[in-house]
Amino acid sequence: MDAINEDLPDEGWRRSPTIYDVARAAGVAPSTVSRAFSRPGRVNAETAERIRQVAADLGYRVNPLARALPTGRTSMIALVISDIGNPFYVEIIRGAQTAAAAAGYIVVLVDAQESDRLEREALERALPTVEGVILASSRTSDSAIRMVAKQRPVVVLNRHVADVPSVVTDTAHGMRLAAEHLAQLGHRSVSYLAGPEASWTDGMRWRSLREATAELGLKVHRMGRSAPTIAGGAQAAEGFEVGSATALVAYNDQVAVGLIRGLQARGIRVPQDVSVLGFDNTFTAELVSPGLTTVAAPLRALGENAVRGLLAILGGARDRTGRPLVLPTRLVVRASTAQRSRKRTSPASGTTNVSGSARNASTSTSEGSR
Amino acid sequence: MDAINEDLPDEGWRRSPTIYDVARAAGVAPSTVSRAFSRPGRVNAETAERIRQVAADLGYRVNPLARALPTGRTSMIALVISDIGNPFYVEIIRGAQTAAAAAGYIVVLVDAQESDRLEREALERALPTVEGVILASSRTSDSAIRMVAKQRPVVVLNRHVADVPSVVTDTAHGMRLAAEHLAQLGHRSVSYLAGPEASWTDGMRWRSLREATAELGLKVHRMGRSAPTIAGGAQAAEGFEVGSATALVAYNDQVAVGLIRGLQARGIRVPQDVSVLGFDNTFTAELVSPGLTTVAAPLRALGENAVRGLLAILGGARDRTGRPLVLPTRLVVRASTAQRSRKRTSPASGTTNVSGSARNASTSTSEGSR
DNA sequence: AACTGGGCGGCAAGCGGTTGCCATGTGTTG
DNA sequence: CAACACATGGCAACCGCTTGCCGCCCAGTT
Repeated sequence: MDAINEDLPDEGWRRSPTIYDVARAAGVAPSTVSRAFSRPGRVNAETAERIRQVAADLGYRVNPLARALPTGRTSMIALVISDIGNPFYVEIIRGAQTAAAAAGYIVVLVDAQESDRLEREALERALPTVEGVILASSRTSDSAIRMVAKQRPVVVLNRHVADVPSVVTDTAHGMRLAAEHLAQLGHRSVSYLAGPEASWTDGMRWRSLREATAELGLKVHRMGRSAPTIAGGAQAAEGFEVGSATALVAYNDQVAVGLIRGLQARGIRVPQDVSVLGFDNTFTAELVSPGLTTVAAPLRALGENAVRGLLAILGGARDRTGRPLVLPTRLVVRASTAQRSRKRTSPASGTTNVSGSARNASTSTSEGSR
Repeated sequence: MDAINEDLPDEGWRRSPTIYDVARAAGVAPSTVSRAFSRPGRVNAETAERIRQVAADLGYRVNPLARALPTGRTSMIALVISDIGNPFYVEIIRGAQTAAAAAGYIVVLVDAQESDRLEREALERALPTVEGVILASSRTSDSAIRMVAKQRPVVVLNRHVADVPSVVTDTAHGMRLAAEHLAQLGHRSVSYLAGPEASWTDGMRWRSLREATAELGLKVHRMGRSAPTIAGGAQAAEGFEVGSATALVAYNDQVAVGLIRGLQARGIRVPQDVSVLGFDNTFTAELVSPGLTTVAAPLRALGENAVRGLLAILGGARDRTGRPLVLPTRLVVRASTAQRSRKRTSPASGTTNVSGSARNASTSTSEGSR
């Protein structure tokens, strides 16, 4: 409480020991110390052990900056995302972070804050200090990606860019599960609420849904585009015409959540009047009521694999197939989807039970698949 | 689509120009180039301009690593948080990031992933490369903080550690608003659902609530501790005895959200049977139903000011008062608080309207304050 | 006994900037 | 006109670590 600034740490932060200090103390040349740490085997085992001992005593730690200068190895990679506020990224970040940490790397997060300019600036600032980049921000244009790829190894997430390694979600399978689930519940006509036009993911999701529904004999139709946010979904809800479809598949969970709220605000009940499906299974999906049925993207694995892929490239991997790594999806059934109602405004009760049993059936379906 | 790896960028990533290249091209010494960039005024205006021109033509960019080695100025600061999944941090991160970017700094996020060990490891890895650290992770012990502070300038968030600059939330005022709001709604007895014991914030919140309620003549009582998560809150709901209090103030929004769900699961209605208040106003607060009434912490400002403070210190500020910078709070009234019900299990309707009018009254109260 | 080769340690030249100090040129002052 | 201050540019020594190359020494070969 009595914070007095007596002990000014002015000349402060004492210089930490260098390989020269260790070398002197151990009676060897600095180069030997260096090798003892970075080139195991190159130096005699006993000598190495002694050096390591001395170093430990002195509290020596290699200075990453100094190491990076001649080698370029900064042990940092950049992860570019379009907005930390987007729950979609939290598991991705976690996955990336664990994978990176396991390899002794640190990840610097470049947050575009939903702005192209900011993204470019921030990335530009970070680029020279990182060894490689993972682009998980959907907005970035292909040309911008290639620009970056020219300067540093790059892995893109949930997207496909020629000649740039990528890891993506198995959207086709996910949408297939979604369609099957809806078909099982008796739905015959579904609408897709599209996301941003620039989104590669959106195209993929729409296409996959179309194919899956076609195979299952469902009618599908695309509603206009929506910003990939809760607000966007809520706004889109205004455009929904009751009766046009009994089930709605949204671009992602955020949109789905907004959609549900928007529908509810209009007095349309979910799932009694219309079922709603999301995509991604971010943590918001289980936060809202009704809980959101959604296709779970392998968020964490996405992050992990992107990092691993990047590290492999940095490690000199040349065996790129040129084919994206695709990661499996599964369906998570919650309460936002239910048996299609015969008539609109059906007697209030009972429905939940029906959906309850449907849920069990579908869950096992989804569990069974990969 | 036809990703062929023909054009192996093997010898790849072309070496970028250095001050030596620029110097040669401009017909000056490297040192002059260096100064032209980092020491404006030290070199003749015309010369500087010419150099800058040449540099631009060559596409020269200063290499931050090389610059950092002799100077120690890496233009990076670390922001340590306990879990990116915690919505509490998203605005803090944003604030920190904008403030940092404005000063040309990049922030590297150190995510403890709720683990002491991971936090230490990650921080240790990042420490040598950053100029300063912002500790926003509640878990860290005082001694650990001092340890870090010995190595780098540190600013702590929402916490007070002797001799370490800090920026905190005005909890006292926030809790006062909360208490007033509840008093106005006719509540006479409130319970506080505590957070983790190690949390400085928890102590502060409890103390503030106690003082505020005392002044207003409300009875207050503390329920057991809960993990600062939704799950924690849900679990705590089981321990709540109906009738013991008509209003619950939770440690934070996460706990409050969990609490609400837990209560609802037990058939206790919020806000009809019991009102619930949160703290922080994270985005989850408006996501749940009923929307959570909560004390809004100045999240973004917290992040911004922490960075600004840190940068000031790095810039050589010595004028520390030793006093934490405290940032204002306000009350955000949503639907989780309502007029105290006369009896338990009152006739279902009407209540919302009552709470509706109360809401307006309180909102203006809260808006009026600071 | 002369020769070869592998193991191991040291030397020194970077990596790309920064900066203290000095040399020079020009303007100012006594 | 000498003395001096100041503006400006160059020299060279770092910052701390990596690494190519060299030399020494001690087997193992022939």
